[in-house]
Amino acid sequence: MKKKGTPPTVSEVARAANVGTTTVSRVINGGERVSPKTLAHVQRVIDAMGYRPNQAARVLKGHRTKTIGLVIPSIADPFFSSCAEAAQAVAQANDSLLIVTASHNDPHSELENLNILISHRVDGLIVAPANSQSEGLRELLKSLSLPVIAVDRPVADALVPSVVSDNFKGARFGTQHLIEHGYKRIVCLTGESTLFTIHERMRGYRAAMESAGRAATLNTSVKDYRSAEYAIQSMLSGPNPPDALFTLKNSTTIYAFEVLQKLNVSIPKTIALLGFDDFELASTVRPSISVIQQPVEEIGRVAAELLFEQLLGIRSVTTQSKVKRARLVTLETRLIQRNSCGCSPSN
Amino acid sequence: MKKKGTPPTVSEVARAANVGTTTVSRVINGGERVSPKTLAHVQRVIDAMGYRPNQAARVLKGHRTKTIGLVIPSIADPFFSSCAEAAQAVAQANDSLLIVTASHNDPHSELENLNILISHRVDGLIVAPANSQSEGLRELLKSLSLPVIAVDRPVADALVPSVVSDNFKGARFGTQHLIEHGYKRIVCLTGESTLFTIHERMRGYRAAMESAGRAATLNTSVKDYRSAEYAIQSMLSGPNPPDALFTLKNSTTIYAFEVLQKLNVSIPKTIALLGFDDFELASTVRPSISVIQQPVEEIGRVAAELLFEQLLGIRSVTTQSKVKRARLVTLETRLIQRNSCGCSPSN
DNA sequence: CTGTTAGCGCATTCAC
DNA sequence: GTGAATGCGCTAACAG
Repeated sequence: MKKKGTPPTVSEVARAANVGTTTVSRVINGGERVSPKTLAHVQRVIDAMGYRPNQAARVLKGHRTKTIGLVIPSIADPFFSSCAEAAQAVAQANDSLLIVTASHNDPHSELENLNILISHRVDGLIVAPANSQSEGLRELLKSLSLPVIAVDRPVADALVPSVVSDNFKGARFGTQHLIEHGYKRIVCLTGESTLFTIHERMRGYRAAMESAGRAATLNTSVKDYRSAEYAIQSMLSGPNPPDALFTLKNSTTIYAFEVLQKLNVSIPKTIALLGFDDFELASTVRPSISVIQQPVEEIGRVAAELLFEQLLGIRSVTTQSKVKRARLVTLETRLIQRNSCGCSPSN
Repeated sequence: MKKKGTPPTVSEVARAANVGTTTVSRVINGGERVSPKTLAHVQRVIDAMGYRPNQAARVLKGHRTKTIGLVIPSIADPFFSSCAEAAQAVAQANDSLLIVTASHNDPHSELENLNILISHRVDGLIVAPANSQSEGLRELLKSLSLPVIAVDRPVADALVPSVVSDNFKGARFGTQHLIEHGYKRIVCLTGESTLFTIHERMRGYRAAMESAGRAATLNTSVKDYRSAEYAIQSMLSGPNPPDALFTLKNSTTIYAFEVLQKLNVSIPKTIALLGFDDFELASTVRPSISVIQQPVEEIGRVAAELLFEQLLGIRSVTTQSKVKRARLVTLETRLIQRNSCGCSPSN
């Protein structure tokens, strides 16, 4: 247990224990075919020397690295950090480590990250593609021989299985909820974004409006507090002011909420508010904000489970084809009724 | 670029390119001592075959793994995910990968995580110790030959360099601020915790109160909304109700805020509120919540920088002793004046 | 400039 | 039950 320059190796342990390297190896790997006596002895020596098998050597012998890679836009983003947490838990349950890198939604950085991870011979990958269409990404994925799962945003042509929440249905349901509340002018604030998820939510909003015979009104200008203030103020002073706002992402929801507060617009009396994506204090602010909630942890968990399913059942044709069939796992969202939409939940 | 069972190796590339393995190796590693012509040729073959060096083999040759490990209580916790993001950025800048594991504040799980990371031969470690005193952890750290940095909570006896925010000074300053506002009965809600950070903050609160000749009143009972409600209600109906609350952690701040809202207690008129640790919506709620803000990203960044400093300058005696001298890096906190403490910031 | 070779630490034959 | 030898992919000596 002393501090040493180089970590001990099998042969060092073997020598110290007066056995062959094979025996030591067996002890580390479960102790099969070793007499209880020697096993105990070797184990003692191992502990005493603070020996830990060198994973790199195992890997070189053709074994798995017991690491999986996760490439997400940002680690600090609550959505992705929750995904990461869930994925890490699954990895741990599968005796594996999670390596996290941030792409910052930059396709180039994403590719670089992927290449490094592959160089490290991760057993599998989970990616939230910066750009679902990216040629570079698609090229890379096609050339890969290890399992990859996409999260949050599917890769074009379903090159890899994806786990996403049902943005379309969630947004449609949310819009319908606002319609049922009786709001006449429901405006959708998309927030600046070219992301797949936002597009799906826009589609959902449109679908609900259309099937209700309403005109869809989308505003894509909101990208910060100022633009939100401008947009909302313009609408309010315009000819046909909205009586409900459907915001498609967290930041937009928060900006809208702040602006409405600042302008002393009563929520939901004058304008109702419904946001897509839940956040920690949505229930704490007054009025509390109703949202469409995504199964965040579940996305991470399911993605990781799918990955390990492929990893472990790589030979089993049945398993593989089962996964193959499920190219796109769509997880349901939930409407969390709080006050800002006009609901009055009991708690 | 075709999907293959086994990734190509140096010798395969060498054969395909009609050169020796050394040449290929040289090309991968910067292309020194290789004629421009062969370099270009080999590079072409490498690209064509989709060759990527196997890190494991490099490691076996005695090189760094270019990975660092991060052990934190939770990846989903905003504080630690921000740390992680910053650390990852530094790792990336140093051409390294970040492996994240969650200890859930369980010393046993923490030790296991550390052992696995060491087994994977990470070059260095950043740890937020679940328990600063843990014998197991201290034993392990002592036996280690790789650099370790503690964050958020130092390890007992300064066995390893630590990067923490100045919880003591921050809390003292916050309390002083409340005192200067003229509040007479400032109660400190610690929240249930045995953590180092909370203790430091308690010390800070006490120090400020004492030097102002006030009696310190600490309440350690708050652990969820219900207990917060009970505690606050009791105080309010008691003989000497507080006119200011100093909450020592995020969740406690939020519980207290919710309770005060629910009870229709005017903030800061009837009771002022100051929290330790900032959170996303502290500025959005009404009234906005004043807080002592920790330099979250900086903690992660500095820790990682220190780590790489040790990693790179491991031979340089000067560098090493410099780090050795700075066993404890204490980062300053800031008071963010918002409304809940009685301030009226312009924005 | 370029190629040959040895060996990193380990699991795995195959003997004993 | 046990051990000696081999090779995983790569880089660093050392020759040419």
